Order: sequence, then structure tokens, then C-alpha cells
Amino acid sequence: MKEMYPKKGRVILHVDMNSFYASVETAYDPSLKGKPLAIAGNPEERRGIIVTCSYEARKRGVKTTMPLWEAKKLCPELIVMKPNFDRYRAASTAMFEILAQFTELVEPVSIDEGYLDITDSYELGSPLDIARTIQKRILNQLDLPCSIGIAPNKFLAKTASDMKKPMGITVLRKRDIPSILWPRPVGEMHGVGSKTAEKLKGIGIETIGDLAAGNEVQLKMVLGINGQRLKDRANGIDSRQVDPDSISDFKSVGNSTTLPRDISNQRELFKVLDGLADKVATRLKRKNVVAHSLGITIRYKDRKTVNRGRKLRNPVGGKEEIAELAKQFLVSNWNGNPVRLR
DNA sequence: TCTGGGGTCCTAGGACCC
DNA sequence: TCTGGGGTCCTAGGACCC
Repeated sequence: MKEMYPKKGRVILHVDMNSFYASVETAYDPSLKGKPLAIAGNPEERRGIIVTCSYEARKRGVKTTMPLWEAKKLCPELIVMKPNFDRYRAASTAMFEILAQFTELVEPVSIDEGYLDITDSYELGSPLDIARTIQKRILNQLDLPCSIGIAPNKFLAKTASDMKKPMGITVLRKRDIPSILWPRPVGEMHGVGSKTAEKLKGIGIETIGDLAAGNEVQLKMVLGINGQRLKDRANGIDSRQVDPDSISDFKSVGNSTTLPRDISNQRELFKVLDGLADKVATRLKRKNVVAHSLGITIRYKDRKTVNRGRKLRNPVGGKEEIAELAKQFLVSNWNGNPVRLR
């Protein structure tokens, strides 16, 4: 049947798990409740960073991406665990199963967040009722906290879920945009990082409101087509659909590691590549796909990063083939300086 | 003692074709 | 003789996000 009426407004939820890895560990071992807990990449190594931490740790100043040694200085009694990805994947699956009880239109964005289009789920209750029920079920069944944003599109829902943490539910309507969104610094906007914020500052744009009123020609000059898109978002315009299939349309599979010390010996680097190729091959196999192009990343001591790769005439999937190609790329592109990350 | 590891999307330049 | 204009594919790098 043809569309006979103008499209009515959508109702989108964004569900965002609060300090997910730390919360999963606490649910698994409740004796951790109320303690400053951090999950860190290789906690034994010098180069670990904080991946996630509990709110108790945040109160002490510990933040995501902070080097582990700095976090321990701020909070000596910090409990540090290494990530248990299998545990997080299981919790994530259980969480998305709860979301699926409310609509088929669930789009996982990452392991701990997703969008729901509940426009046609009105028989299950009002949007606020649905959000409350989701939050309760995730807490009661999984012992995990989350924040939920309710809005007419993805951008506003994502923005809303960020406004009350932990365990918040926030409604963000179009008419709330001038009073709630526009006074905030533009750098807080999802999609605006430090570089973009700097560029915007250069043309006199400091708040989201400035961006919403920005000159389109000038924005395009500074940011390309992203300028128009960001301006639209600042005005609460975002027509992206909730797409349940986007997660299966993945485009690349990679593994990388930061070496415990910088290495300049080719044989040692080859060994590292063997290990990474093995992991990549295993993951390709699990996803039941092969690779049509392949590349490597070399990061030197000074953090300068080089990417080299190419499309392949014949697809590869086995670890030996992948390792062989990766070694070729290394030999022809490595400048011989000490390597930090592969 | 700085700064992980998993990704996506966009841009720019060169090759190549018609 | 001396050089158009459009399109696509590929590679490398950068910005951003969780």
C-alpha cells in the first residue's frame, strides 16, 4: 500500500549500559559492589590503560583511557582486573535478547549499546513505560544498570541517554533543543571530536547553538559534507533508520597489540605477526568469511603510524596465508626503526 | 612511566578507461 | 601536435567512537 499520509514521527530508544565491563564483573562477583574497580588492558604490563571503571573509581578521578599507573596514583586501593571478553559477550547477548522483546527493530551499535525503533510498539505501553520496563528487566535479570534516551531520532536518543548516568531515563523532544542542546559546548556533541571542535572554534562556533545557526558555505569549506550533517544534527535533524542488519554487514576484521617493549628485530616481529594472523584467521572462520584485502599497521616508538595493504586477487582465510602476506608487507614497508604496535 | 584495541566513515590523489 | 572531462577503483591517512 502506498504511503497516504505524511510520515508520522518516530520513537527511538537508545539503550546505553553504564560502565559495562565493570558492571558485568560486579554482577559476577557481588563482593565488588561499592568498590573502586577498573578493567585495564594488560594490567601486568606497563602500558595498560583503563578501559572502563566503576563510579566509585570515577569519583576518585579515574577515567577511561587513563594510563594504569596514573590511575593507581590517584586511587591506590583501585581493584584492577583484566577484561573477560567472553563474559561481556554473554551479558551483551542476554541484554539484546531483552531488547528484542519490545520490537524487531533493534540495532546493536557496540557490545554495550543499541537503538530500538518502538514507533509501532504502542500496544506495549507508552515510550516511557517501555523504557522503564527495559531498564527494570535488565537490572532484575542481569544485575546490570543502563541509561535510556527517548527521542524522535537516533542522534537525539543517543544524546538523551548520555544525560543521566547511571540508571537514567531521559526524554528529549524537538522542542527541548534550544533550551537543552544549544547552550552546550559543541565539543560535547556526538560526532564532534577535538579536531573538529578546534576547526569550528576557528570560525567562531563554540556552542551547539552556534553550529545550528552556522553558515553552510563556511561549514562546508572547513568540514566537507560533514559540516552540513553536523549542522542538521545540531538542529535535531537525523533521518538515519534503525537497521537491525547493520551489525552483520561488517567490513573488516583486525587484531593488533602493543608490544611490551619496542622491538627492532625482524624475527621477533615475524613471531608477533604469526600470533596476530592466527587470531585473525580464527575470527574470520568464526564469522565464516574470507578476506579480499589485507593490510598491516606499524606504529613506531614516536607513535607515528603507517598502514600498508592491498586488495587480493584471490581471497585468503588461513593463518599461514595471512601471516605470509603480512610478513611481505612488513619487509617492504618497515623502515627498521623500533616498533611499538603491530 | 603517557596514551589499548576494536571498528566505521570520509577525503585526497593516482591509475585507468572512455 | 601538447592535452578535455567524467567516472570508477584503489590505497593511505585522518577523525571519530566505544
